[in-house]
Amino acid sequence: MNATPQPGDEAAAQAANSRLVRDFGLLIKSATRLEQRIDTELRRTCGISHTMLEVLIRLCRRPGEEVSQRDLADDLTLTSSGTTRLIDRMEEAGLVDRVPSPADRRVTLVETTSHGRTVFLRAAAVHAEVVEKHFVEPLSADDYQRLTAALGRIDTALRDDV
Amino acid sequence: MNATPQPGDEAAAQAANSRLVRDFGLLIKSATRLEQRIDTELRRTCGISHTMLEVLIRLCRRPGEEVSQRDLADDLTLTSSGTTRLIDRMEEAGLVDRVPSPADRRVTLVETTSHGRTVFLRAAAVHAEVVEKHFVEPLSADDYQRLTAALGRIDTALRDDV
DNA sequence: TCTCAGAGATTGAGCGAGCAGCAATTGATT
DNA sequence: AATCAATTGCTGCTCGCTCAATCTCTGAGA
Repeated sequence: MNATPQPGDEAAAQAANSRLVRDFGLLIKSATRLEQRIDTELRRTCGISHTMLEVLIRLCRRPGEEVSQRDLADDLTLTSSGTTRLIDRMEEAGLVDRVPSPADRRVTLVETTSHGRTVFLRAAAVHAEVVEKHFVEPLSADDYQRLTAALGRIDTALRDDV
Repeated sequence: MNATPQPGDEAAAQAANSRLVRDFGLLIKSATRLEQRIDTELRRTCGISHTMLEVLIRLCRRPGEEVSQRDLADDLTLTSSGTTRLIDRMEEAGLVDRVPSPADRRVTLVETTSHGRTVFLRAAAVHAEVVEKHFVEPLSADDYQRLTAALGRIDTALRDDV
């Protein structure tokens, strides 16, 4: 608190300290920290990234369902090129296989390998442990329920708007 | 729903459909989408990234306060090297200045330029607009209040744990 | 006073994602 | 049957961040 005051300081300080700015910063920071925590834990214990786990979750959700790279890109909020290279790495690691779609020769379907499912089960346990500890535990059951409901509304609003 | 069933499918499906996994996925997805939305809007209208805005927010919060790169790194959840290059770009863009600390010759203090404060005020308005629309509006006042309180608890829990 | 572990900032190498542009494929229109 | 816009996945390029190594500087203990 010793520098010489600059013109515009007060207005800037007011904007920087607004309620909205602080609250939103909190959301981003919490989510970032949580994701980083999970990512490093997954890399350490299972050798996969958080993004890869998200892919495995999507692929295992409905066994037998055909999932294309486009589906994955949409669900993970990635571009098609990002998805291409992500699946490249996962195929390289033996977690998934690429299978040409019988119905449409433009699309490639992605399937888990048995090794991918093994890794997934282990990773899901680690994931659950971290989430339980840092996401569920700090909240009361009621707060947790309300929080997830609120997030759901935000997400659908974002999706609808485009 | 036509592929041949694989061993381990049921266990994997159960893990992939667990309550915890879905809820946490929602948190990450909402935060990611929201941040992307703000980032592209800021780039379009003000020519800065969301991360740069976070820096400006931090620098303007308490006028006259000395803020080092290390402080910024901690507050933004970045590494020191990431911060170095971020400040490089912001200095290049004329948004901030680097000033050696008089008290400790290892540390570099970061200060906003008057141009930086001008851009900040404009960016803060854009920021507020997007946040208002996609974060505050979908929620009732009560839900919003509870949501931010819950995020605060999660954040402090994450910070304390290390 | 000297030493030395540790902190802050920087640099080089590498990774993961986006953007723009491409070829192959599809489905609808004429 | 021929054409053409739209879709899917892939590739070259760039950006922003991390990790590891390095340098300078600080502060505490022998």
